Amino acid sequence: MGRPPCCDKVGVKKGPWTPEEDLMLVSYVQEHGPGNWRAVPTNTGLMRCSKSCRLRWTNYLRPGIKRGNFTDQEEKLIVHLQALLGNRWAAIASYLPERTDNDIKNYWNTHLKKKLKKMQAGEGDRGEDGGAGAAAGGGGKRPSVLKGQWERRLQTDIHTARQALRDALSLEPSSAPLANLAEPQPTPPGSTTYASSAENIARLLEGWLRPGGGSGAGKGPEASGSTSTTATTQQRPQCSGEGAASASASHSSGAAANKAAQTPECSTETSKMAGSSAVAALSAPAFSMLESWLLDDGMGHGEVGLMTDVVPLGDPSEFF
DNA sequence: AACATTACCAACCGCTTTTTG
DNA sequence: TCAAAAAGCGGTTGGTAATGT
Repeated sequence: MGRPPCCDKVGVKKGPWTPEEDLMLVSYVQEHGPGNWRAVPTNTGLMRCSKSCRLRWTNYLRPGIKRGNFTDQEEKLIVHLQALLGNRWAAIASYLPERTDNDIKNYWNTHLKKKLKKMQAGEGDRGEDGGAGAAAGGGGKRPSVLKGQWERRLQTDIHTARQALRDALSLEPSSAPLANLAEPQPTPPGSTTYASSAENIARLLEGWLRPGGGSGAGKGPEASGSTSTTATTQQRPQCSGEGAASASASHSSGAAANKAAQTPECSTETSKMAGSSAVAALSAPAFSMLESWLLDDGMGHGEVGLMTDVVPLGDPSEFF
């Protein structure tokens, strides 16, 4: 029964990827497209687990990935989304198409968490862990008992959540990377061009080949500058309503978050995600200082609204 | 210059959800 | 319908570069 096993655990290589491995993976994906990862190790000869291949592709080799410093804009957006969605990095990443969930997660853990903590410390000892606290509440594992309750409740509240998110995301309509955030553009499978992945790998190799370019994949050469391949070949599956995105076979949280922000008809996952958003927002930290930071620099209208609008979604007690 | 500490990030691990035979 | 495996996600770890002593 079931499927055949994906790959042998024996003889599977671990650790940093070499340029050669990257090349093999990239050329394979260029030819066949992403997906069907279990076939990748066998077809390419890579001594890697399919899971590892997928991760390498999505986190590093995928075209359109921007590396390097996060802009203030991105930073603020992440803070907002984290407050709204909790630690659903894939969901958050779907609104920052050029960033990977891993990247965002790392950035949150290494930079933003501290930054927020500092800010909250600056305004007194209210609140615990700030966004992280919200994360623990909203992003953590929730009792499955709550699921049905969320669904029912959030089917009705979803519109409010969407509106709040839209408000937050439409603040910088002129900003190119953010411009399509409110309505994440679906990338129909097949229309995706993988040409830019060659650029990626070329850059990669260029860096490696350069003296002092570092060893292995540890510190990618791209880290120094943003590899702004404008090909927004966002591989993340999205609920576009056009049905095409289903090809990548993901109905999990990342896509679900998009659904939440876009189409209420995108099934119950939508509600779950937005539900957790509400829950996360409920445990949001004291925001006054955060607000001023977020409001600063043209994040302007609607930001506080985002925070406050979401809170009324539900009384925490109603979830328990 | 040598060592210790801190910061960062790629990759792995383990779990949950979804898909498939 | 069910079990097994794939796919996906979030948390954590390990290696390395940067910084401090």
